[in-house]
Amino acid sequence: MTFTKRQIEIIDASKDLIGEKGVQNLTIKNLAKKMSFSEPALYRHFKDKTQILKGLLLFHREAIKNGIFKILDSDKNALEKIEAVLKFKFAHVEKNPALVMVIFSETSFQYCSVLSKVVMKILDQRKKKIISLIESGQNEGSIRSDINSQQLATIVLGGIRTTILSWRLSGFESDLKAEGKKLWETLEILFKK
Amino acid sequence: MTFTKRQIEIIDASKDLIGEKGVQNLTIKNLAKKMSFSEPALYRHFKDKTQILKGLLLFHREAIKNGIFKILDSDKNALEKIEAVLKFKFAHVEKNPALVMVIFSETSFQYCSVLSKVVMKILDQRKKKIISLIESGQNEGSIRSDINSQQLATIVLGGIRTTILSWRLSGFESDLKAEGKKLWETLEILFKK
DNA sequence: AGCAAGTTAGTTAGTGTTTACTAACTTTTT
DNA sequence: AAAAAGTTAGTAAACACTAACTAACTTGCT
Repeated sequence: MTFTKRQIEIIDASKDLIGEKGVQNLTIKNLAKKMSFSEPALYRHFKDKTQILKGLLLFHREAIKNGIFKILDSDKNALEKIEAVLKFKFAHVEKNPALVMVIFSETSFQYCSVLSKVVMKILDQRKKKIISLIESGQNEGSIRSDINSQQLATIVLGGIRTTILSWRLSGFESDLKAEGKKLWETLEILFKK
Repeated sequence: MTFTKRQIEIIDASKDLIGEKGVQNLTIKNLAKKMSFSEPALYRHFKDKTQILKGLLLFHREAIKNGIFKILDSDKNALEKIEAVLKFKFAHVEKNPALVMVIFSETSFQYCSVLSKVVMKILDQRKKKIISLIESGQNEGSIRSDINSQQLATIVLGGIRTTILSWRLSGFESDLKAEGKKLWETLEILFKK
């Protein structure tokens, strides 16, 4: 999926709107106002509102994918890679609070099949990546093998999710990176052989 | 806060509606239809829609509180108590899928100050309870003390959340209790001295 | 080069639906 | 008789989206 310049502008504006007041703040009216043109003009660039949200999700998945790819491709060991992934993730989220709101909205999307499929795919891919990372760590001996990779992945993902949620509920005012670092230190102790 | 019979009926109907198709399925119209009376009749029992949702949250918090209280008051050790809490939690959630949807909707509620306050309070109390449980476990020596209680609580809550989320995204078809048990086995190994 | 035709990206004005909620009245219960 | 709990009929606002039109480019032909 590729986007035109205008589409990216619209995706950006959507991100801002969601960041300001949540997903329900993303209305065609507000979006048109933010873009300073009329509502119907939006429909020249996206078929409907759902496609805009889908665009937002896919566009940022690309960005995250690229960041993670570099880390996975480096010559660190598995534990170091997990650390780097966590760091990257928290930094990205801190820069794009709106994304959290969208991803955290699985609930709201569940009955919009287009969006729920996209969100599910994103979450699923993320989980698979973490699992394979942990497995290679277990193979190279840096991560304990008495607990299976799936379970350890649940712990990692849960830690990330809860940390981000706390940050959100604090009104984005707690220090996410610091909390992320603490989380990593904990995981490191728990995971090492 | 106490509720009349009718109010509890309305709260129950709301729970069902949310369980069927998510929070956005809870409209005054649908609620009236489910109660088989007219829309304005609802306003004889609740000031507005927000109060209905607030009622739903508070009513079930009571139920959960009572369940957890019994566990905390028993003569088990801390690790066993955590296990019991997890078991109770997953069983309760399995019986009341709608509750998950509501609690998972922090995002949607964040800009409705009444509801976001209620949700935040619930989440906060839950965290505090887990922290104090872990601390007593550390004191009695059943839980490792090289990681602080706050961090361990993040791991527990994250594990719960991720497990429930997977269940939700599977369309409530995976075996939540079994997944909950696996989670507990993992936590037990990780937390023991 | 010049011009007709088509495309792109915007406009104004408006539609139909859904939303939460209300006024005014009636029935039922106590 | 009075209060509680229901009714019908309706409102105003918000919502996503559409029809019909237009200004400004781009393209292809002579």
